[in-house]
Amino acid sequence: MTIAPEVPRLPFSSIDDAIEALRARGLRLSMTRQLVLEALFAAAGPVSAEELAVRLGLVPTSVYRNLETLERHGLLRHVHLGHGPGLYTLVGHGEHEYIYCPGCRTARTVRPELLDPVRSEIKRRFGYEVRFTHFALVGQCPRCAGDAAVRGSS
Amino acid sequence: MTIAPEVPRLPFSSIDDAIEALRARGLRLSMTRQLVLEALFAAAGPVSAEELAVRLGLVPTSVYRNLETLERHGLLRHVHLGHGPGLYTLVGHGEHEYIYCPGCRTARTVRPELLDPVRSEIKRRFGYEVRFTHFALVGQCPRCAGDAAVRGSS
DNA sequence: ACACAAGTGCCAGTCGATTGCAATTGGGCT
DNA sequence: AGCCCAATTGCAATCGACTGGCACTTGTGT
Repeated sequence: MTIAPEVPRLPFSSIDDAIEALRARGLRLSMTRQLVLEALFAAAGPVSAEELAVRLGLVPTSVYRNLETLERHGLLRHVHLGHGPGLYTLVGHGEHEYIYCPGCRTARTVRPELLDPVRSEIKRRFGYEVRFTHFALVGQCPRCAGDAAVRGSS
Repeated sequence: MTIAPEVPRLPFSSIDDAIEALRARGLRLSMTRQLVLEALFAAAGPVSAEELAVRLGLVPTSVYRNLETLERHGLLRHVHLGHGPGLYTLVGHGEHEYIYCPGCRTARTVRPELLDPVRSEIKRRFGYEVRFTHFALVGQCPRCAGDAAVRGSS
């Protein structure tokens, strides 16, 4: 899954913040756990469990379990761009929402505050407090719209 | 997956429209295909492939293949509310977009035109032509927000 | 009513994720 | 420093949602 990073990270001071949060929830810092956190901290974009397992030389099971635990405790989040595996990011570490174009199967990141007007519009009309952190926004990007127009008129 | 239908269907004149469209694309009307179309036409909300297979006494493979074909030819569409299988609907037959609350794991339907302002806001800001027909909007519903507030303050 | 591509059933395989269980280990407590 | 024991791990099996191969059947234009 290609992610076009669009804004600079808003980095956390360090991974120690995550570890502290983890301790605060009574979780242990196992070797695997530490590796997963470090990898997520270092990653340029959201990462799948399989990818982490391969990169870190761990069994997928353990990675899945760690991701699930850490997500349950609010340290992580996962997003689905098109079909395909969940992609994980540390909460509070360069967070984005995503717009995904099925045409070119590429996502672009959006700073959450840029979607606030959209959010409040939806809140006002429907009462729901939506986020695009679990499912990306899905729509044709300008470029693919252009291509379609060209193809259509030829 | 529970769907709370909120607006009356805007029915197609009949299933014959779908069959006509199918013919127009050079597709055959096999027994299986007809059953699938009828089931979708009669369904109160979007339906999974497995559900269709069971209800119609067909092998899943064939249902999946039909759904894929019909979707590729633009007669159907599938949506993902939370995690879980794709849920299919006939295009043009009581179409909705969806808002899904992960708290109560329930989706409500929204008439597409009600989301047009949201769409144009996103179009204006990001250039993307988004739809919530593939991924539902995800957010806490007012009711769950209320419950959370109650729990939080107790 | 025939020919033949489109469609079907069956079965095996894939992909992403989960579960049971015995073995290991982090980390609090002496 | 050593002990204890629940938390965590590895491995293998399993799951749900599909997908693909292949021989058989069926819809349809002629």
